[in-house]
Amino acid sequence: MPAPATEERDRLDRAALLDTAEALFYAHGIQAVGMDRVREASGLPLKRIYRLFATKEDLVVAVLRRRDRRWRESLAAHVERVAGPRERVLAVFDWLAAWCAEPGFRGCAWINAHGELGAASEAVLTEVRAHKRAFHDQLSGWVRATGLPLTEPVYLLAEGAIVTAGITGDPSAAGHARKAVEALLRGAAD
Amino acid sequence: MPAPATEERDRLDRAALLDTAEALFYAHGIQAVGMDRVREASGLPLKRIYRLFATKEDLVVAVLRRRDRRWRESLAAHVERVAGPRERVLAVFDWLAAWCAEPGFRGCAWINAHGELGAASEAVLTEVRAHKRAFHDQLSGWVRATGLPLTEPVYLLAEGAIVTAGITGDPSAAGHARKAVEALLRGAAD
DNA sequence: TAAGGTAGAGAACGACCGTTCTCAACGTCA
DNA sequence: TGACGTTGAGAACGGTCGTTCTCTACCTTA
Repeated sequence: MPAPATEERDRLDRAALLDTAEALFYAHGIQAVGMDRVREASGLPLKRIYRLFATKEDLVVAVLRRRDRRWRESLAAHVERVAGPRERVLAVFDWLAAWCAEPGFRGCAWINAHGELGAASEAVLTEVRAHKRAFHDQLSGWVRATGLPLTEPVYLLAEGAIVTAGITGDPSAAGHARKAVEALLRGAAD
Repeated sequence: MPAPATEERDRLDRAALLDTAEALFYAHGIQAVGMDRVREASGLPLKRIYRLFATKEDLVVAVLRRRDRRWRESLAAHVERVAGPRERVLAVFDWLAAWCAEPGFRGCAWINAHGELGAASEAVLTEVRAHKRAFHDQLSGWVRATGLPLTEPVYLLAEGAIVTAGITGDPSAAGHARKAVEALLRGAAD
């Protein structure tokens, strides 16, 4: 049965390609990484790459989409391991702090992609907005569980921490955001 | 006296060039705008452009630096027209809301530049960090005048509002941030 | 008026981009 | 075994980039 074997190989190669491309795009920027560099790093022939993704833009979108799924799943897994609505909201910022402190952290991949291609690529812009909306809605669920109308402030503090950590390289922004959220939870609770 | 006349013309051309380049870079992205497009839009010969700025990177840095000065001067002029420390902090967010609602608004020029060139250009990265630090310090002055230790939360809310408005295109983020700052001012005041 | 330095207009250059094409090697089925 | 469809390796293509060079025209100064 050659057809299933081919499909399986496609699936594996696609995953390996996404791994390679994601690492390169995140570390150096999307426009700075040519398809030849992706080919070299992945070990896949250019022809095969273009059979798996018709254009570079398609590859970029696929990278962002898979990263979105993984990123939010990882966040949710961390948060939902915690008991108590307020503790969960605070756990978001613990997870963000750990993420920002990872070696090789270079800011939010979607904010960076927006800066690079938001004006040039409709597909990338759509993907970035979809990620931000999904993160907003995810966060909104946890905040609403506290019974306090704090979705927007908490979301803006998270975004501020992410962008600030990305630019300054200092991961303490997430800690500051966490303290601010504590204050808001306290202040709105009276 | 031909020397002074030349210097004056250089000064004027430099200013016109910065105007043109800033508008193009902001609207379309830096990498998407070639030097030939800058030449065409400015009406200046390529030779003259390269005599005023040795490289494109120099031009980009000069654009960011002048924009930083203007941006923060405009903000300060608005804020310091207001009386009362807390009102001043809130006025920051009124100014941000107006800025985000301007036609052609496409997010924070420095965040965008960081996404495009932060990994590739040390000079651009330095300029972006300098702007963010300067804005942070400016804000810090106004917040400290309230006597409340709220610099970091207020700064993170501002950054979150700017980046969110830039990505979603919805300027209401600044209004949400303003409400959050009001709550923090109230909560920390007891 | 004659000579010389400077500036403008745009062609040219080398590098690199995303993408496609060539061509030889190979595995597969009649 | 022999023909064929598919693949891999990488050369090639058209385009664009940042930057430099050419060459003509002019303006200045003696």
